[in-house]
Amino acid sequence: MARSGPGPDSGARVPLSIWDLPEQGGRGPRPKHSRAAIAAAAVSLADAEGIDAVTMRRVAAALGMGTMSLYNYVPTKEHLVQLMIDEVSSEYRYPDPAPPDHRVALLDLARQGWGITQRHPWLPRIMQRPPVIGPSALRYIDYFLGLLSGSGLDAGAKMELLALVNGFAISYGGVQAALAEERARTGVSEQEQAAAQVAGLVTAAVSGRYPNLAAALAGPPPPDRDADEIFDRCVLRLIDAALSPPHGNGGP
Amino acid sequence: MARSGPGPDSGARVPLSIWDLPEQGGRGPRPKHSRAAIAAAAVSLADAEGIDAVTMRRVAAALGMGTMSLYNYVPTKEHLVQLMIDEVSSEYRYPDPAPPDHRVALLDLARQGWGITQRHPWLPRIMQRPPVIGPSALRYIDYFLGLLSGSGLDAGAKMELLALVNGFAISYGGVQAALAEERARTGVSEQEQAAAQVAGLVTAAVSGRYPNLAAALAGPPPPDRDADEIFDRCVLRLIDAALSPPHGNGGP
DNA sequence: GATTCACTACGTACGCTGTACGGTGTTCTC
DNA sequence: GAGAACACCGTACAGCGTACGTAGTGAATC
Repeated sequence: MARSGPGPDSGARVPLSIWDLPEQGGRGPRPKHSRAAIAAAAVSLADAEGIDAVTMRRVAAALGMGTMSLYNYVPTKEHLVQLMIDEVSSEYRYPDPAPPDHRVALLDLARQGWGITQRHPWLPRIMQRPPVIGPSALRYIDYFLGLLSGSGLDAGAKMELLALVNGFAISYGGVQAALAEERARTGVSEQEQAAAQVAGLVTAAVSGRYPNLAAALAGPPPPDRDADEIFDRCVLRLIDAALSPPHGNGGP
Repeated sequence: MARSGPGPDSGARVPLSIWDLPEQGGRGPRPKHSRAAIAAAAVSLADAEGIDAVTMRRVAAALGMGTMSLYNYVPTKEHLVQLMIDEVSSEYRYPDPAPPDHRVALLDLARQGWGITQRHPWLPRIMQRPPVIGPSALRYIDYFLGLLSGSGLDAGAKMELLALVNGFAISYGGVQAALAEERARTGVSEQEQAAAQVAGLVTAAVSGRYPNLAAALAGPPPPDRDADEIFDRCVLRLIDAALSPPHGNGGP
């Protein structure tokens, strides 16, 4: 039997992307809320109490609506997550005109990405799913491609670099976020945490089963580097590697 | 009041890492199962039915035990996940002696990592959490460091390269896995999926709001590349960038 | 050998989740 | 005005992680 109720699925296919769904149809009462408002509410809830606090009930309550009313705006929670990702993606700022130096401009973009993951530590955890590209992500892609317009790279190579830089920023941000979360939960300081990590490696090394690890720990301690330094250096390496011709020929 | 029951937490702190917990204490009946068996059961369940099928109830049932008995082996589900990660990490093979060429050896390792994410597509989703290093991960780190022993890099730089290569392999594998999952769910072919992605970009491009995207799509189509090719090239770039001296000096 | 008690095993129950369903009231198009 | 489309939402359900309590087992201690 055909249904007509408000349920999310109604027997019909629910589109993969939230942006394949019109924000409002013509008929019926005007919705009281906008997608933007819903996304903002979910994001600030995640910022304040962590991603696990983002439940349909809590988001609906934050917006002053009943739980099931949220399903009028979003067919499943997955689509709400898409809105959240695009919401924080809108935080990128695109200087116009762009800095003349490719490397500087790209590094700035990567740093912004890392900044976003620091403001929204739950983001990396959320990003590991089918990539649905929203308007803000498109804006980002467009700007990124623009920065590389004079580089001589073909479109595929540009997209590769984008994936490379983003993949690194996400994964780097994810580790940092996880460490910060652990710090917040357990109350240990950053130094104590680092010491504990090293101590763990050391106990492993003294077992004798990991000779190379032991050798690395026995060698001269590398100069102190902070997270920003490491981040910048890695990203610049990625950029330089993409912009310069390959070294030798490929693998075997 | 002090408890003595079997509950997971007993009011006492539960250690962050499962390997900080002895596998079995001296007293009482011998446990019927091993951590390895539990990890294997959870992994094959995830392989067969996806990560969402890995619930305490299902894993316990697969092992022929009551749900709560699982908590004798693992204080929380989080610790079960740690076991799963280390279980699949044990799939790495470390040729002895290692190939003489750094680049080849490192590329092989990265390819193995990607292979693992293809056999266990749920892995990338799981990895985004506080990094808890198990014995198999230690083995991997040790081997990786060994490959770089003659490189002249200091310990910190070696770890950076490890993070860079792993971060890329995970993030690349994650995207591929998500796409494959979507394919399995919706039944579309790989070509259709790619076409749909491009079509989405094209509709965005014709809106006029994304000029650089339009330009990239209008340009000559890049030569077809398959996923392996892209993967190898990206990883080699990472390796070469790390092994060669930096290009210019850093950012601003 | 008897006692102790750490340990495994597990049934029951609680609070929470995402969301299916059906009903009611509002506002649009005809 | 009629009827359809839509917003709103209370109730309900299956499934989740896991707290708690109890029963039984067997190595360590006496």
